[in-house]
Amino acid sequence: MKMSAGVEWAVHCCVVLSQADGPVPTARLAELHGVSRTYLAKHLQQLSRAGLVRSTEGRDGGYVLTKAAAEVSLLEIVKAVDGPEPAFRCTEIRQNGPLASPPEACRKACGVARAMAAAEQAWRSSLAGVSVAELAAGVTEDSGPETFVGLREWLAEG
Amino acid sequence: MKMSAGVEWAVHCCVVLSQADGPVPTARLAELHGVSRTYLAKHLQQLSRAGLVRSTEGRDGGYVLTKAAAEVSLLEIVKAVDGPEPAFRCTEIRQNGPLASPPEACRKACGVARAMAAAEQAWRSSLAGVSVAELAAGVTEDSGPETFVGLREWLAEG
DNA sequence: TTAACGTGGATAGTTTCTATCCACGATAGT
DNA sequence: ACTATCGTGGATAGAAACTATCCACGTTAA
Repeated sequence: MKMSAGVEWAVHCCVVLSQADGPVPTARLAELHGVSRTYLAKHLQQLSRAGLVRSTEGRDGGYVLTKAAAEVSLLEIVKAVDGPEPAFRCTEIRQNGPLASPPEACRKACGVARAMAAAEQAWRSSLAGVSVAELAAGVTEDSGPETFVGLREWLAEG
Repeated sequence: MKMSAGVEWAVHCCVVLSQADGPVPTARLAELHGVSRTYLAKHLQQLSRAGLVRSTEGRDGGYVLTKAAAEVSLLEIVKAVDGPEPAFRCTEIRQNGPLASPPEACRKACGVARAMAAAEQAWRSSLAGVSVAELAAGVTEDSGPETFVGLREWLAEG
């Protein structure tokens, strides 16, 4: 069970966007993170379609966060890039074979599916409790307050 | 992000094994659940390697649970079949690009990785809290107490 | 007019998942 | 001994998803 690597890129991009003064183009984000420009573009488009970022086309365009960083949760980014489908997909195998449960006994989800859904809900709740603002604060703590100052300068240089 | 479909098969097999009186062969489990016999065999081997089930080779052989059903958690089955690796893999992109964090600032996992790890831990804790015995009890509740009686009869018929 | 920039489609390589088959050794009954 | 049953591991192959690239197009500001 693994998550798309694009999620990591997208999250870091959101943290950067939370510190930017204006639109940041794909090429800048890709160079900053040392990742493929064309592929990152796909992930940013996913964020855009999900409404997490707003794009400005044309010259001096780029991406900005749609909401305040404190209002953007990790869960939203994960869902936007990795998809909203649950990891566990019940195929109702209890309705297969010679001892199949009759359909009328299967109105409720089966116990296995319920347990899996509860676990995924716990996972989502945890992700929902972390905002881009908190992640940005973590960077400041780990790498020092000058980190984002340097970032803003580098973004302005472009 | 999705889990192997084999997890569902393996969990249902464990529930069945918790109700069996003796070793149950792969062919029987596959027929019961209406799934591929040869592919299910692979998943049962994963359970075997993980120590969750014990195999008996030769005639009248098959699989039995190694531990009491109450001692086997959903998490163990998921880890055995789907692998123990975390879904989120940090590639340390903070160490990439022109503004890379210096290695000495990266002794701790980055904030993104920490948040993802916490969410996965919540997921694992939830799965660890569910046992095969509880899942079996759920079946009895949903489908009635005669369900497993019929199952044992069908297994004995073979 | 031009250069910068996001968008969507087409395409292809790589990996993982799903599935099957077979040779092999082990076991219990005949 | 012989045979049918049964798990094991390897080899193999098709399907699906992930990763990545390129291009044509429309938009925008200088």
